[in-house]
Amino acid sequence: MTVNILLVEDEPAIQQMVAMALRKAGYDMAMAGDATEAQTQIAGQLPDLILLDWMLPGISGVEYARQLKKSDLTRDVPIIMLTARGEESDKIRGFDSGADDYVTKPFSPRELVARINAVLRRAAPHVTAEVIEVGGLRLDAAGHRVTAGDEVLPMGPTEYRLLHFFMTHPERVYSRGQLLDRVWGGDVYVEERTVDVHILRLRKVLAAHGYDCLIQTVRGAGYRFSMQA
Amino acid sequence: MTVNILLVEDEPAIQQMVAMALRKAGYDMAMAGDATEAQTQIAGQLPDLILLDWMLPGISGVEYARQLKKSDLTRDVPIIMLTARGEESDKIRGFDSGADDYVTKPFSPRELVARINAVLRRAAPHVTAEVIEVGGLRLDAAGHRVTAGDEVLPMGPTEYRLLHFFMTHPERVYSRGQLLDRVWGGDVYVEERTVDVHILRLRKVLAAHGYDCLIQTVRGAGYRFSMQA
DNA sequence: CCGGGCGGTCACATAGTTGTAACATTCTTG
DNA sequence: CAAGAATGTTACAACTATGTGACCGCCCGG
Repeated sequence: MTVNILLVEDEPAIQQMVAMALRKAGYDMAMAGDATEAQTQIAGQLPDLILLDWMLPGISGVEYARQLKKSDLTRDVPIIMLTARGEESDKIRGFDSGADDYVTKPFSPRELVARINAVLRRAAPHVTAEVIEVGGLRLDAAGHRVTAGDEVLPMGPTEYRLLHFFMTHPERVYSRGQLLDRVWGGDVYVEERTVDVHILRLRKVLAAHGYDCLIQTVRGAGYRFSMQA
Repeated sequence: MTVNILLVEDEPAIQQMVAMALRKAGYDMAMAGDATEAQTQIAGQLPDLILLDWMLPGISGVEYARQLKKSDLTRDVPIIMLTARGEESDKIRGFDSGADDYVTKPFSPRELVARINAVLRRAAPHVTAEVIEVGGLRLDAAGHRVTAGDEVLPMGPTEYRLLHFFMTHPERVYSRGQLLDRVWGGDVYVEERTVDVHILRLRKVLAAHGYDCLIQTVRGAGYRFSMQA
């Protein structure tokens, strides 16, 4: 699924607990202890969703959420605020900051996962969608299968993950390094040129069914999935 | 991104430390030890942001910030003041020097980077924006692509970087040397006339899509990106 | 144990890009 | 107007990034 969540939380105990729960739920987790660290993380990789503690050292969570919603880069990333048990005013201000939902501590992992999925479905449907379709090309996440019309496009697991990532992140250039991080996983070491080969294999499959220009080379930068020629 | 930062700081140790940290973060750094040197630097190249020490020999940082905000040339350049611990930020804000943000020493490089990015997004959005549009000409930084209407303007990496720089720094003349510094990078040696060739190539692409006069020659000075014919 | 699919790497082919020099043109200045 | 300087334009050869086919080792089911 490759959903990438950035958790911004200063208390290590909570950070660990939440991270573990969400990793178990199948999310990729990145961590930050304050807004500054969060910015560094975001610079490295744009998350699909941000969990933001209400109270943070330095810039407060609310303040930071507002900043995030102002920036072009992060405007569309859904934010869930983690608030301490308490006042309506907190909640209201949380929404005012542009957060998409709030979860009150203490919360159960299950509740959090449910909220995350709900927000993702609502605010970033393409990331969690069961089937993604682009110009007649259908990727069925549940069935782990790609079809065009009624024909099945045969491809290996890696090509499938690559295509899935591209279809959930279109119109954007990714370097070989970024693709390795997000499709292969951040902890493996493989040659960057390996990406080329899998791009080639994926292109061959797509081209065999009439999809020629979906995966575009951006010389000196990386690759891009785009519907516009 | 080619963000250019001018650091005005009289203490060499701090100057070096900050410069190194910010260079590593990908910024182009220029240095000055006092307001006079800063003016010389600015005359040579207008920075995208100024880091200004609160205490400076000669004209104080606050005083200098006020001057900068009065001048037409530098009015729009965001300023971050570097203040020592103990100087209450409220006090400094009371001086109303026109600074866009304040960072208290000692600060971590990461914090500084985060503040810089925040200020740039807020005060100079065009420099960090994901998409920049000028009269129907769109440059999509995330997609690494330039379009006019629904047509894609094909260009090489260097032309793309050149155009990106121009679109983020319009209405201002840059000499060939400055363009080499900021688009090619300060550490390469290439003939200044090479700039001409890339300007030509970029002009050809733009002209093919109806954008004739965007890049203007300023004889004896350099080139300028401008929407006004 | 064997065979086939899969994934990673390498080596070579190819296409796109880049800097430079040489020549052409335009502008400025006396 | 003529000379010199600045800029526009073209062509090209080196270089770099990418495309592509082949190979090899691994894992897994038969």
